[in-house]
Amino acid sequence: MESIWKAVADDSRREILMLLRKRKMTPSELTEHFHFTAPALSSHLRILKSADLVTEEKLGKNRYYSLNEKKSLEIINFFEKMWGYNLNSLKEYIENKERKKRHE
Amino acid sequence: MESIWKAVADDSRREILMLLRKRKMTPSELTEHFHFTAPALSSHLRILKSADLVTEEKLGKNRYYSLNEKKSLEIINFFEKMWGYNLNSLKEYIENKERKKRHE
DNA sequence: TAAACAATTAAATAATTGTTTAATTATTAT
DNA sequence: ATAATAATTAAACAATTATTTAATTGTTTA
Repeated sequence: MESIWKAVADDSRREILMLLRKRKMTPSELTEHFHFTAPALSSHLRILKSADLVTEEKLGKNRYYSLNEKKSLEIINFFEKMWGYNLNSLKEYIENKERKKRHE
Repeated sequence: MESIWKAVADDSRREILMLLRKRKMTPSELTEHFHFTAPALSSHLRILKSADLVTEEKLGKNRYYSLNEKKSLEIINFFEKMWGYNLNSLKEYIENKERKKRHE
């Protein structure tokens, strides 16, 4: 089990997560967005999978990778612990974002 | 300017942040909590400082390090973007924490 | 001014990480 | 069966990172 922190430390891996945000994708599709080779991508996916940030689905000769959304809380939880007394301002921040969204 | 992601990827550095949560501390004080040497700690502090996660204050021959709280939002912001549609459940989660705190 | 203290920087090294090319496994289509 | 496709694993390598010991800088105290 790889550390979630090491997993999100890499720029490419965070980009992968952002790409998977919209829909599940195969390694071939993902590779098109990057400048490195398929094995490099495969290695990144293995790390994300091992950190439980993505899940893998086999369908014929393809594999589909998708986000495991629950995992975000582990990181947020760290910051919550660290700045625990600051929950109100985080809530405020989130509510501001929501208000903005509603008005656009 | 070091990446905040690389900065928090290291276990020791996250521990340092947790220690600084209660009060500002000098490198000497911090060193007692770890099994590595002063130069190693100094190097971690340099990385945290460069990622703008801690600030440094010189007082005589001591230096005091303290948390820069604002920076948490940058990481939370990533997760907010990634799981943007999930804001309500995050808000709910935070509110639950607060309710629990109030009742203990 | 010299000795002691707090902390950093420098140089060296071991371990880890991201990447490549080549080889391998598994599945589908002809 | 054979060829083609999707993806992985293996082996090798370059770059980065965490750490150590030794040397250095700056500040206080005797």
